[in-house]
Amino acid sequence: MPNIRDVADLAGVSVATVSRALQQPERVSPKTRAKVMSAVSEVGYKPNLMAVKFRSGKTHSLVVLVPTVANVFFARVISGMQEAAAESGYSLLLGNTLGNADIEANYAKMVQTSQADGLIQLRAHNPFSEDTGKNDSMLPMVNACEVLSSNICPTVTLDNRAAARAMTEHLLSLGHKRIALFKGPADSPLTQERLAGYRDALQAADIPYDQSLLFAGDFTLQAGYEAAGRMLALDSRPTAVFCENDETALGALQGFKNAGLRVPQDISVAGFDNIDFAAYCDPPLTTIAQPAEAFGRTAVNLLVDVLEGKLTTAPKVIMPFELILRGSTGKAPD
Amino acid sequence: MPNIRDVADLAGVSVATVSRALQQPERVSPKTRAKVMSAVSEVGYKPNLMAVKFRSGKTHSLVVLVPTVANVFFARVISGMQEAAAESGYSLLLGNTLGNADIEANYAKMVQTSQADGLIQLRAHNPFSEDTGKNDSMLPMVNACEVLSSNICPTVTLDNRAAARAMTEHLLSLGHKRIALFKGPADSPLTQERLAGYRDALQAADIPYDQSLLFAGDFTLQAGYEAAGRMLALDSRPTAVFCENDETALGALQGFKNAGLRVPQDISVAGFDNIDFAAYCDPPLTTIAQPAEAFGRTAVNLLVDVLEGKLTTAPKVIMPFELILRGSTGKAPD
DNA sequence: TGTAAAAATGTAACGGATTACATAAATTGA
DNA sequence: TCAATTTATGTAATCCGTTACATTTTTACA
Repeated sequence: MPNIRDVADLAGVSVATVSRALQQPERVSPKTRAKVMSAVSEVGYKPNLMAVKFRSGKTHSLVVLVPTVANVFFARVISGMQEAAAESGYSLLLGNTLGNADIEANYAKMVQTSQADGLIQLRAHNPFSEDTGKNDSMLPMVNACEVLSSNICPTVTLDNRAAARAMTEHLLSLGHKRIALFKGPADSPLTQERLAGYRDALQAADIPYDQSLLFAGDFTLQAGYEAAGRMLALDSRPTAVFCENDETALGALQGFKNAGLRVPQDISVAGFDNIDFAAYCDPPLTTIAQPAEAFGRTAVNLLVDVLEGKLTTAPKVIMPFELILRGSTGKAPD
Repeated sequence: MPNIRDVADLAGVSVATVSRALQQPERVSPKTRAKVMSAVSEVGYKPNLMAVKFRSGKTHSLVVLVPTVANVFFARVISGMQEAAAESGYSLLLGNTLGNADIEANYAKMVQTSQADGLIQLRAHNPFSEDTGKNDSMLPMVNACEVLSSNICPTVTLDNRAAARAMTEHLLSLGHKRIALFKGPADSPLTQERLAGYRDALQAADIPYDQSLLFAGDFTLQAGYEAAGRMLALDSRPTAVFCENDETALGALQGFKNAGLRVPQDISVAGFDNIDFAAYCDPPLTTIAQPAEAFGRTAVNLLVDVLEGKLTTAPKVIMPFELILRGSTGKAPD
C-alpha cells in the first residue's frame, strides 16, 4: 500500500503539503495541489484510516449490543441506527450477544480498549463490569428499548406500561374478562413494565388479577406456540391473550388454530411491536406499533451527543406508540 | 487512559518489558512479571488496540455487505458469521447496503483504507470499483448466497438450480400442471438460477414454459401479496405457486386467503429459505431449507483463510439444501 | 525598491505498542 | 574464579498521518 510519503516523493513536496492538499485544499497553492492530486492518483494512494484513528484517538465506531439480530424488531432498530450513524460519520459494530453477560462484557471491552467510541445497549444490563476509567464524565453508552432502572446513561424507550394498558383496555372494551398474558422472561424489566400496564387496566376495570393467566416465554414463535398449549389446559379458558411481542403472538395464533380454535371468534390474540409479518398473518394481528427505526436513530444521535460532550445530564426519551387494530381481536364470545 | 509507559514507570521497568510481560510472559522473569502485573492492575491499564492494529497493519475486522438486515434469512446468516468470526478473533462490521452499489462501494473503501481486512458480499455485485492495489494476490473478499458469475473470489452457495428443480418436481408430482413462479428482481442471478431449475423440471415433465406465469417481486411480504393479486387476474389460473423466498410465499398465502381461496385445496404455495415463520403460518409452508448459519460460518472461515494466505485458488463451496414438506402444498384440484 | 505582512511550504514531534538490536545480568562449566 | 553462554532487560526505530512551529516565498503597499 502506498503511503503519504510515496505521494510526497513523487510530487516533489513534503508530507505536510500532501496532507494539507487533501485536508484543507485552500491552504495550498493551486499548482501544488494539482501536482499532489496527480501523484495521489498515480500511486493509487488511500490514506490509512487506522493511522488517522489512532492518532486522533477517535475511532468513529459504535458498538451495538443486540440480544439477537434474528429478531425482526431489532433488525428494524438497527436499520435506523445505521442511517443515523452514517449521517454522523460513524460506523456500527454489531454484537450478537444472545443476552449473555460475558459476551456483552467482551464487546464492552472494545470501548475500554479504544476500539470503539461508545456503546448502545438494547438490553437492561450494564455491560461495563469494571469502571471505564473516566468516572468523571458520562458513560459513553446509551440504553434503548429495554431500559436499565438505574439512570446511568441516556435512554430511549417507549411507555411500555401505558402501551400495555392501552392494549389491555382494548381487549376489555371488547367484553373480555379473562385475559391471559404471554410474557417474556421474568427478569426482563420490559416484561415487568408491560405486566404493570396490564394490571393497571384490570384494576381500573375491577377485574381481579389472576397469576394463573400469566405464561412466561422468550419472545420466540415457539414460545408462543407452547404457551398456547399450556393455556388451553386451563380449566377456565381465557377468551383473549395479550402477547408481549408479535413473534409470541404469531406462535400462539398457530397454536390455537392447531387446537381447533377460531381467532378471533373463540379467542382474541394481540401482539406488540408491529413487525411486518403481523400484517400478513391470518387473521392480521392487532398490535402495538413501536417506531423501531426512530428508536435506532435516536439512540445513535444521543450517543453521538454524549461523545461530543453535548450532554451533561442523561435524558430519557419516550417514543410514542400506536395501537393497531386488526382482525385478531374481536368481541368476547358469550 | 493510562498507557504502557505509565505502567512501565510505575513498575520501574521499560516499556519493552511491559509489552513482553503481557505478550510472552515466559520471556520475563517471574519477579518482573509480578511487578508489571500489579502495576497494570493498579493503573487500570488496557492496551490501546487501535495502536496495535495500526502498527500491525491488521484490523481483525471484516466488512459484511448485507442487502438488508431486516431479512430474516440474512439475519441467520449473520448469526453464523458472528460465531465463526469470534472464534477466529475477528469482529464484524455490518453494512446495510439496500442493494445500492454506491453504498457498497463506500463500505468496500473500508478495506482499501485499511479499516477492515476483508469483505463478505451477500449480493452478486463486485463492490470494488477500482482495483485494490494488490492485483497479484487474491481479492480479500468472499461471496456468499447470491453468487457472482465471474470467479474472482471464493464463494459459498447452494445449488439453487437443483433446489428449484426439486421443489418444482414436488409440485408436479402432486399433479399440478400450471405452476406460477413468484420471482425476485430480474437482474438477480439467484432468480435466474432458480428460474432455470423451474424450467428444467417443467421440461423434464414435458410441460410448456409459459412466461405469463412469472411474477417478479423484491422478496418482501408485500411483493408476494401483490403478486398473488396479479396472478388471480389471469384467465387460466395456476393451481400452484413456487415463491423464490419465504417472505414472498407468506405474502402470497395471505393474498390468496383474502381472495377467498383455500390453501392447499384451491392452490398450493411453496417457499424457499425455511425461515422460522414458515413453520408457524397457516398452513405451514412447504419450502427449501438452506443451512443459513453454516453459510455464514463458511463464508467467514474462507475469508480468514484468504487473509492468512492459505488459499491460492478460489474455491466454490456448495451447501446442501433440504426439501421441507408441510401443509401449504397438496394435490392439484381436479 | 524596500519592508512589512501574508501565503506557501518544510521540519519534526507526536500518538501507543511492538520488536530488532544492544547491553547488562545471571548461569554454566572448566 | 573466569570465560562462554544463556537469560533478562533496555534503547530506539517503526507503523503513517497530522499539526505546531519554523522557514521560505510571494504579495502588497509605501
